[in-house]
Amino acid sequence: MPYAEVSVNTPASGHGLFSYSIPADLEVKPGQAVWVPFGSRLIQGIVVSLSQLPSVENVRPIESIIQNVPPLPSAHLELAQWISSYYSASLFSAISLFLPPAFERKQQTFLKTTSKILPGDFPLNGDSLRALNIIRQTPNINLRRLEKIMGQKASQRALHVLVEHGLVQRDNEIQRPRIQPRFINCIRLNKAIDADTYLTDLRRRRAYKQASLLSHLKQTGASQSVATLIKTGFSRSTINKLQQQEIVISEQIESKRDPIDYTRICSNPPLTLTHAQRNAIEAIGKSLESAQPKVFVLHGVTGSGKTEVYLQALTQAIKLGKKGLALVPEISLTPQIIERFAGRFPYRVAVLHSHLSLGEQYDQWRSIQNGEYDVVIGARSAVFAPQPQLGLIIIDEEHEWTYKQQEQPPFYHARDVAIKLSALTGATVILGSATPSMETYYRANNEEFTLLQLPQRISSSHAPCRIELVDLRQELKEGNRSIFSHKLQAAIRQTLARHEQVILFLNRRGSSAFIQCRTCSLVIQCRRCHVAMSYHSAEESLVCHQCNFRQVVPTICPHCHSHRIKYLGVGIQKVTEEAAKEFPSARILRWDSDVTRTRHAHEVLMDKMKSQQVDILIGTQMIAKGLDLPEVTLVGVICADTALNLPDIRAGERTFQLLTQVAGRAGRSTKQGQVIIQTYTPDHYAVAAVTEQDYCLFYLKEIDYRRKLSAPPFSQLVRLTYSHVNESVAHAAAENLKRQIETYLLSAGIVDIRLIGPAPAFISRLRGRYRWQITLRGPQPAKLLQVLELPSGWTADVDPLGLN
DNA sequence: AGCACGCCGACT
DNA sequence: GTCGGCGTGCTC
Repeated sequence: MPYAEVSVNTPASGHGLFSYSIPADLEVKPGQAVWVPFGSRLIQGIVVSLSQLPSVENVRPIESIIQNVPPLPSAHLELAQWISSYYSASLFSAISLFLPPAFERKQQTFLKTTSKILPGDFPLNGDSLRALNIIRQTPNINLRRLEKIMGQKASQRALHVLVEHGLVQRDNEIQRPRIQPRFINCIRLNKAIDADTYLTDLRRRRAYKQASLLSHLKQTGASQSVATLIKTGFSRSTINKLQQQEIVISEQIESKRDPIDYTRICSNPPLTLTHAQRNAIEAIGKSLESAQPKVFVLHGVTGSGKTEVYLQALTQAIKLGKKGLALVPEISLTPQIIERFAGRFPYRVAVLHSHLSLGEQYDQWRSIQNGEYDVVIGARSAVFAPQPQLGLIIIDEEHEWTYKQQEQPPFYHARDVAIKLSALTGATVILGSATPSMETYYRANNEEFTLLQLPQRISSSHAPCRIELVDLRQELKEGNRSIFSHKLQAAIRQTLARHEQVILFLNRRGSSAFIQCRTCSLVIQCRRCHVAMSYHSAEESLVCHQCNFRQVVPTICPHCHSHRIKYLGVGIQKVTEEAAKEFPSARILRWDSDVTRTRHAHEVLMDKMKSQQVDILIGTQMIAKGLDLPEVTLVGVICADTALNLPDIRAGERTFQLLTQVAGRAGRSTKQGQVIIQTYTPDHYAVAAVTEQDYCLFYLKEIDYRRKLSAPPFSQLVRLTYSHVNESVAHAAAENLKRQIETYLLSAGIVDIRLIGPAPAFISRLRGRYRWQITLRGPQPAKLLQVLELPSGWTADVDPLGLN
């Protein structure tokens, strides 16, 4: 097979492959990383397949193999192709998810003047002269630097002239690797000599320091780092002397950067299992051994011992000679959870997440690839870890939205990628959650997935948690205009008096502006989309962010004709101020994204809470997750409705998940926990189901609602977004694409795809650009993207989550 | 990301 | 007619 089909690292490559011939002296297989000529430069590519015939007439040869990058396993190559086609992203962007950290390197252009002498009357314009002078002064200047100094356009123009006349020469050089293995300078005994002879010899020469170093090395046997030897008291010159006599030999030994500090980790022996846990592990064990591995949904309330099931399932996989992969939401990837895994499998656990240094990521990646770890634990992107012999994939808190990549294409969902990966590798999957996503539970109900239930909290000493609702409309009627209801105020006072801690929870998008009637609690919704309409203060109007339906703000409630209809929304700032006023002696800590930027903020917060330096913690989503704080006995939810009234089809699901999680924060110890949820809509099923602590009740109502609206999981969504600095250009582009798609649907006779919008995106302006979007809904609207190429500037998000 | 090509307006 | 700016499309 003399030709290779290569996916290349260039934005223009799209889904296409480029054919290259394989030089006789290179051994190239699918998955191999290569340097290939592309236009006037060299770029990186991955060989996807080999062929007898190239797809075009003129092919150029592969330049070289990229050293130290192992070929992609075929399952990963296939998974990348699936991601590219399912999420409608370029093949290389999908492949690069599987490549080692800091893989990407580009060719850079450097400039220097030639020896050619410029005739005195040579016509050069100002820019060219300026560029020439800069290059003369700083030979081998990077093109990027010149562009920064002169501006991109001006320098390009100037360079064109200078190169054409042979005054300036361009040199291309490949960027050196950003990260490399770390080596430590070590010495060891020369095996060719007899140490004892030299020892007596040294002593005879009264070289006692050298003798002592020699005997130290002889005792320890292994290589010793020069740095540690110096720290233990041997001097530089002693080491050098032994080296000169060739009694010891210096060598460079790689030292892997390991993010887990085992000096801090205690062993974590297996716990006794409950009946339900044992059943779960038995079922998982059977799947691990079978040729037809399953996808399990592990549905268990907070504190029901899901993590122990994960750990023992991993133990089983390891016994069978297989390895595991555990994904947890980025926010739960705390030292505590890592310690739990590392304590169970000492020195057999790798960690992968974006907060590690590049060096740590790089070393972990290579060690994983070498098969050195039984378990990889990590955030979303760890699903792409090169873990060999994969037997078990665990997705903890499967419903979490952070598993969906939102920042840049491919907009993949790690859970769905994991399920596809398991189909390709034969690995068993566990999707764990207290509040499974609708998609997942629906598939479990259809017996596509296998449901495992952990219905009870493990420790019976945990007192059951009391969850109460407060109807804010009633409070208003009684004349209480404070953001704290009478009940919540009283409960906070009592808790503070007992020297226990309070968490006040607030939805982050507190500023999400919706209009609500304070008498009958009606929220103005879009007639067509059944999502809350957003209040735009600038134009005093309501806008639907799905279909762009607009209306003026009503002054009278359309349902009960009350005049008390208005904008609602409380920010974390406001709650903090009010709490300080209401409870002046309490020590209050605000916990939002502004405070949490720093690396150890999370640990600092935990310490402050655990050592009781804080009485009231006020925060957003973040405090809902994974905090195990025994002294917190009261959780107050300021307003449950903010999440409920986001203009999103999943607002109800999101509210239920959030409130359930928040409620789980109270009563983590033997003390009685109390949760007070303030709401204007106590009758909404999502809120009511939380007080009943009944997932199934919620699921049945919600799935019914989804079915009625033909929303996921009964259909698929694709969100197309366009952004432009000029608002009317963005709007026009959206209208244009809408017409284009409608025409296509009509001509192709497709009737099962609905086009919704165009409408301004929920975040209608981002980084100075106006954003418009179109939503497609149907059984498989993503298929449309395979035949209909999107105009440039558009991005497609398949299975979008939330608002953006 | 870079380079060629071709269109169009400003000038000889 | 000619030069050069700028948008567009291609690179195996």
